Amino acid sequence: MIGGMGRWEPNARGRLEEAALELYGERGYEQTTVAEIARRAGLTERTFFRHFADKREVLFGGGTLLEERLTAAVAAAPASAGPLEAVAAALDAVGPLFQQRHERSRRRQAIILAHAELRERELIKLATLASALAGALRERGVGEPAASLAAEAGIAVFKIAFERWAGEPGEEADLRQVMREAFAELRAVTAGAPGP
Amino acid sequence: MIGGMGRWEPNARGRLEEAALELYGERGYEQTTVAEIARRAGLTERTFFRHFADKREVLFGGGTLLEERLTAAVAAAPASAGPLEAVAAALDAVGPLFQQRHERSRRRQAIILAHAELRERELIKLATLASALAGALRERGVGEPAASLAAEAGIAVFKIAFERWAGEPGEEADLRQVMREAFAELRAVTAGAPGP
DNA sequence: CGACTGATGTCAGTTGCTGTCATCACAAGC
DNA sequence: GCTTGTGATGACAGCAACTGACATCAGTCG
Repeated sequence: MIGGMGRWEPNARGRLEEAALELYGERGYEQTTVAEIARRAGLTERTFFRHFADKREVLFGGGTLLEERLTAAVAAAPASAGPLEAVAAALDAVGPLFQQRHERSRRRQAIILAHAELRERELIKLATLASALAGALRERGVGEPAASLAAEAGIAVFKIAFERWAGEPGEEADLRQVMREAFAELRAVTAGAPGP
Repeated sequence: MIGGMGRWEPNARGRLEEAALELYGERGYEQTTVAEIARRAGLTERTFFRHFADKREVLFGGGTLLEERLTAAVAAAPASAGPLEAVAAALDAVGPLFQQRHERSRRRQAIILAHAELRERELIKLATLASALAGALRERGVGEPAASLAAEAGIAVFKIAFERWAGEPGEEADLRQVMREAFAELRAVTAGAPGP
């Protein structure tokens, strides 16, 4: 239709993602209809739902790649590393994934923060990552509930660090550096006088 | 007042909550329609949406009470307590809220865990609690990102401890005790050195 | 060339959710 | 006792998200 080659332009999924990001940014998430996204991508509403389970999922496509890299990094951490150290190493390994696309990450994060529905989806994605991290830790011999706690704490660090990083303008901020500082802060906070 | 059989039976909201909990348990969340919930409660679909923003919210009514008690407990913690200690005291203070209704908590949690849509709502409620906790900590003079980290870590402890507690049969398990153990585990995990 | 496969289009239908107006019990004032 | 609110509810129309079923067409393989 548009180009002139085959019946189907390539990369339908990518076009849908791009169209959605644009429209969500221009008119807002709720004011954008799935039919409009599909139309801008040169497709139909039905096809949108063949590529994405629902209207939100179009913003959360790269989840599996992230999960794979995180768990792989946990598995690759030195045997001497403790649970939280392994998680920190995993987050460190994944930092460049976002650093490369700082601007797109910012656009996406701004849209997500503006709508409760999208924040819900973001949170369940993070919870899924935490669950995967906990599984990877258990593979290393970490018991429960230590594995889940280390994973959840690590994801909390990531969440807070990412929000700070994505909120900063410019390209200078280093996500990995922000995450390292957050980890240090977490250790300081939890080091308080416990005393059972 | 109550005796006077008027046009409207009292406690419409409560009847809707009860009907929803029953139907979600009997036929599953997705297989239950809002019209059915309303019909069992002796009301109409339109009235359901006057009491609850959406189909999920009917399971998450008591959120404000929980938030109030948590923030109040943080504010009431002794000045000598560190951030995480204040959060731990707050969770300790709300333990009885669930302990009293162990059976209902179990039913509810089983339904929520079975459906991704409901877990999403659960997670955003927890995130809201974390945000409120962080605010209460800032009121105590805790800076950022320490306040957010302590709050998120505390909520992670609550989440994991609650899952364990709600998964246990019988009435014997003590939620507060489970939470205290989880806090101890968190401190051990974040202490840095790999355990024995 | 012809069958097969996979991505897309078309259409109808269900359901969550909202706006709008009518209805009815109850209470307050005349 | 009658009138006049007031607030909760019912009745109805409508939009948009999502799904199932079937048709269509490009490229591939025999």
